[in-house]
Amino acid sequence: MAETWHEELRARGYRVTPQRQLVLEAVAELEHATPEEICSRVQRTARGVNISTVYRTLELLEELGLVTHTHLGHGAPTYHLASEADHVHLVCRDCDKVTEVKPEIVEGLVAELDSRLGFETDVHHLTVFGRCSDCRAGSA
Amino acid sequence: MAETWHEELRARGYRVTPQRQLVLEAVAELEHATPEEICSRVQRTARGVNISTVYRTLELLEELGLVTHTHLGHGAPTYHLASEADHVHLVCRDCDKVTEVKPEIVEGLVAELDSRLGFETDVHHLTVFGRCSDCRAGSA
DNA sequence: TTTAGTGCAAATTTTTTGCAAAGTC
DNA sequence: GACTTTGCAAAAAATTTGCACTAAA
Repeated sequence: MAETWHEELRARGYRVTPQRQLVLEAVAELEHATPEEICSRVQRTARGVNISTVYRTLELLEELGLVTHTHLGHGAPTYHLASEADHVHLVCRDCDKVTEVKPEIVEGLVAELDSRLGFETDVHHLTVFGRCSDCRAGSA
Repeated sequence: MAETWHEELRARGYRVTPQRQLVLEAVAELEHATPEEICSRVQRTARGVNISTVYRTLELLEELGLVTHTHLGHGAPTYHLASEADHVHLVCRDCDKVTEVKPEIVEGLVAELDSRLGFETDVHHLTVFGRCSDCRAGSA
């Protein structure tokens, strides 16, 4: 997992900057973080990094395919590494708990969408809303 | 499709107002509309309905289980009737096209999430991101 | 040096809130 | 009449943009 993306950046005429490295690191560490959270994390290392830089960087990293984002709830989107994102999110609409499950569970669906509709599923973005077992047990 | 929800509202101590009816109708007609779009639609009938009322009403209708929302892209969420929402959204990340598919295609997944994890899937909220057949054919 | 990236502050956009007036029950 | 809901305006979030300055190549 060397800095192959540095080449990728340069090849496209972009530049490698400390801010971009820090944002990518923060995304990797935090796993499901909003732009705001990423910004705070980055600022623990480099005080002067601006929120607008975080937004611009996330957009760039997403365009490069290094990170992806998901909407886990009402609020701000959350970002994570594309390469590490091999899991599906289950979001409980009652307690807001987020559970990660292995992508195997959607293999069948992915295969069907491909064969029946020619749709190539991006598992990194897959979020399933519903109610978790705890909340089902708790209420009606 | 009578006004059974009127009873529901009153039973919970809420009131039936023209605004609430209009918002619910707009959600039903527009199918995948943002709060802003719903507001515009409602204002074609009643000029004075405020955007903040739309937000408050959507929140209420969602709490009652009459409508649900999904994030189909980066921007604002889109709302639709819970009862009519029996379909899964496929969103192409290249051309942003949204395709609706029958919920049968996720039956297997739903069953597995239930039996293996006790998770009750809300199919109304299910959105799958990826690339549509057109875009796959078009590029690499 | 040349061109891209950053910080900053201000502008947008999206959503929420306080409160007096109006409406429902 | 009692209590909820609305409209309006202002506040709070969330995101984007313009621009002079800094930094990567």
